[in-house]
Amino acid sequence: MTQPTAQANQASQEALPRQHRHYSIGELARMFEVTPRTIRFYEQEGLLAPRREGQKRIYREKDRVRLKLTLRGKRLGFSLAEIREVVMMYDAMPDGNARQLWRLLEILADKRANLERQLEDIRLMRLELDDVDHRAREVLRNLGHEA
Amino acid sequence: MTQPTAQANQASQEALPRQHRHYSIGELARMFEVTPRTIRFYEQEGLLAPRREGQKRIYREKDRVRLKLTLRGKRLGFSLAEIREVVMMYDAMPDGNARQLWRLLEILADKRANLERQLEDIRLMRLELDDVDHRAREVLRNLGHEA
DNA sequence: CAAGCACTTTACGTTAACGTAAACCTCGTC
DNA sequence: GACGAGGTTTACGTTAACGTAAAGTGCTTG
Repeated sequence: MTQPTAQANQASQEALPRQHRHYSIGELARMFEVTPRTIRFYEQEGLLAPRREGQKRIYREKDRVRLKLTLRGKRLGFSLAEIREVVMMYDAMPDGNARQLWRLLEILADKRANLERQLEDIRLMRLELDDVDHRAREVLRNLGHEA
Repeated sequence: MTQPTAQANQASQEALPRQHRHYSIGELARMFEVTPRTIRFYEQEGLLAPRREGQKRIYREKDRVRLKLTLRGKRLGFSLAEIREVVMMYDAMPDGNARQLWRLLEILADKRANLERQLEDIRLMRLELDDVDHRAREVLRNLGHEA
């Protein structure tokens, strides 16, 4: 009764252009292979801020993108606090004062430096893996000849 | 008295070829900017196994390399358990049976896949950072013109 | 209307990776 | 012989990032 918006759009989700779609927490969870708990946790940590329709959380396209970015950050080893730092400042940008913006640039440079080091680490790690791989195959070959 | 090896090499550390040097826990800690506690913890987790000279831990070149690899793995977001998995199998390689070796190859492929995904993640993350950076500078420029 | 989903809140539990503190040895040196 | 710098063990504390369980709400479907 108090939510007149809930009556019009029922099963028409598929037809809507992606920009205007919205998602339930379960949908998002399945999309990204995380649990609803995780998504709620990210909200609690200030990384997401979905609308409500009554009790239920309604996620819009923007929220989906944020979640995607968050998970990508996680895969790269960033903490939720670090991710939030960037994400929130990004949102505060339009009306941000100069100090905040400079601070943001600082943080960005920092993250970038981090990424560059990771690239180097990956390069080196690859070499190590190749090496171990070669040795292992070698040993396997010899085992074959002995038997 | 019980350690006759301790008498010969006192201050001659610098002159020794790197292969034969050995390190105290404090030295290693400073080299890699971690605490001794961290190094002891890694030992306890089976990632390091230094010699003892009486009570004290003596780290050889091999240990130093292991620590380096461990920390690199950590920077890439691997857990100590994952790192141990590779490191220990690497050591067990020479006399490893075929099953173990195949398992090792499996793990290596897994890690490599992980690295490849990280590369893609880094590429995307860089683009995002560039974007935010550009916007921030834009806003700053406009602030300058207003004031 | 009972049953079954999908969602909600609240709250306590868990794991990894160390930090921190206390209490002790052991050496070179002042 | 006191002492400071480094090392040792033991053990409890902490933080991040969720997991898990309990109990309730709201819809729709047989």
